[in-house]
Amino acid sequence: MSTRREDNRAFHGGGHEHQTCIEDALARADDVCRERGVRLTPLRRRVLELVWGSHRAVKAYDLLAALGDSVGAAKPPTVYRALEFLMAQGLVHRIDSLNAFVGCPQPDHGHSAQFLICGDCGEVSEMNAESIDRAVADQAAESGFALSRSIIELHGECPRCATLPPTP
Amino acid sequence: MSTRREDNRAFHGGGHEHQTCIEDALARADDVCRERGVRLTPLRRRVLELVWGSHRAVKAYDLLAALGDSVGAAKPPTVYRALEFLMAQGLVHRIDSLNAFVGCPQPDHGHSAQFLICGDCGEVSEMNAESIDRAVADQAAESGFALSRSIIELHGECPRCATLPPTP
DNA sequence: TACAGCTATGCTATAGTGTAACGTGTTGCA
DNA sequence: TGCAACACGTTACACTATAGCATAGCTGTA
Repeated sequence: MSTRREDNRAFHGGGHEHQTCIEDALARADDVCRERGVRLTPLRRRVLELVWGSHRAVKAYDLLAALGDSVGAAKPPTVYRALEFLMAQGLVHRIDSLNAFVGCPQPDHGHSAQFLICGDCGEVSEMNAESIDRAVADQAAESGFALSRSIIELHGECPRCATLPPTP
Repeated sequence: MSTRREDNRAFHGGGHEHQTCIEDALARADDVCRERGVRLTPLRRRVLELVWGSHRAVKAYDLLAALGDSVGAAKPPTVYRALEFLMAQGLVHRIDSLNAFVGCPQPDHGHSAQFLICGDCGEVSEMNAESIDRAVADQAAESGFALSRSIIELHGECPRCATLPPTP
């Protein structure tokens, strides 16, 4: 197993394009929540911004630390409650195999997703592959199992890391 | 969500048939380890027996408590090391979405498995569906992603629980 | 405005999960 | 026997998550 290419800073910006992309996504999140009659409060919005600000999965206690910097020392229940809300709205997903959270690009898509997790750079990308969904649904049905939630987390190496020379 | 049908005892025997079934499986585990030149020590064997003794996923600290009863107070590293060994040999799997462990019926099968997890009775059953493997491999390849480990955990209701009347 | 009901957040404490680091015994083998 | 590797014991601690109760703020109604 190669060593991780990036440092441990979960919140590394990502440049100007990424910033405006986040702004847009946050604006869409505002809309979605307004339509649903739920409140994307400043705290929740800030947590969402932090999660979306990283292409890596973000740990709850890293969020906690990041919030502490800006708002005063936040406590664990604060961030877990915000995450719970955001997950209920489909704005973030939990990655069970990492005990961490990633933003969801399509909050309004009532989907079951699959995640590609690079063990090298840590980037997590979401797929919505119908073929996987179908295979899973078929197999569950064949076992007489009433499926309610699929957790599909695929670990490996992303294309970018694969083309880079191995770390020494 | 309905309430759990079973109590919290992870180790509920399972009757005579199940016992002899476990004996056989342990004997096979002995063989597998001997062939591989690794040692299924009494401690590891005991942990394996406890994991296999339940159709539910078993928590590390429940194993710890169960060991404590019989061998003297075991400490967390003890059980985690045993589980690490057993996982390396493919004798148990970790269920990330439960922070728990299940026995693997086919230790010699170098497989990637899928798990059906009943949210009602807690039973976990393992599938080895080639169709799911293929769909996952295809999609990963299409993304240029080099797959190394697939985590597929399917939550829902097992056939037995579905046919029982709903708990009041 | 005053009030009631609800939601969101603050806060303390604690439960639950997992590992680092080091020491000791055990096993297998030259 | 002595060595090297492995297994296990032990302490301490880091990380992850939630229960339970208090406080603040919003929302609708009379």
